[in-house]
Amino acid sequence: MAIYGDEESCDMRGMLGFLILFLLYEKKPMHGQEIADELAKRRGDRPSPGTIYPAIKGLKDAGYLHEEKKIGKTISYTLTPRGMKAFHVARRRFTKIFFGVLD
Amino acid sequence: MAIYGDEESCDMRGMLGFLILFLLYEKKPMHGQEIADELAKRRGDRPSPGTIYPAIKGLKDAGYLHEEKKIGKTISYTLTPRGMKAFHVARRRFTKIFFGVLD
DNA sequence: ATACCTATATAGGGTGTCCGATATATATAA
DNA sequence: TTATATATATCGGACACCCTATATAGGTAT
Repeated sequence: MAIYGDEESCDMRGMLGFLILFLLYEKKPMHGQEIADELAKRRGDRPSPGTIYPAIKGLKDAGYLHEEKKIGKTISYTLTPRGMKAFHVARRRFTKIFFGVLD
Repeated sequence: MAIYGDEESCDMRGMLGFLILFLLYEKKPMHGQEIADELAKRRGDRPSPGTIYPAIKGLKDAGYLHEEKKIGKTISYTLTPRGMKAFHVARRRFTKIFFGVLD
């Protein structure tokens, strides 16, 4: 059971999309690699392209992300109003569940 | 993609064991149904027996839980020193990842 | 033009969490 | 005893997140 190893007690699966919404909520325009950078700082390990881009695509297909501008192959994303609302709902739920957990 | 439905933006899968550690860290002796009660209050829906008991067993097998006392079929659990340490490690990681997310 | 680096993209599948269904056991009540 | 309610337990599998490997394309330099 990987979750209960010596190093980690939870794998936090299912939080990637939520984290991306949060990052875009905080720092408006970000592209894929910037998101990966920020996740690397927070999680300790950097998500691979095969992790980050499908996650972005999922959020985009849900109508939560707007492609802002393209410079070369770089694509910047911002939250749509729908994405903003989805994040607020998710954050309220997250806060209720994990109230009191943080140091 | 179930995660990005209208109601929820993340399923928070992979957090159940971590939450149980947290609940036992806060309120020392709890048995299965008390844990289910508390999770019901936080998550909104009550975990079924098929969810909660395998999760407890996983933590028990990892050496994180100590069976305190049995009254009838009721079993109360507390964190072992090892479980305490595992929770501290997990909470530090959790806090780093989700810093700034809560309302 | 060629080489190289970076950013984006998809497929395919491993992996493990979580849940429904089901079973067992204890305590209490009628 | 019989019935009922509660607590614990296991199994079997659906589900889908995430990763490895691979591919494509734009920018830049030589």
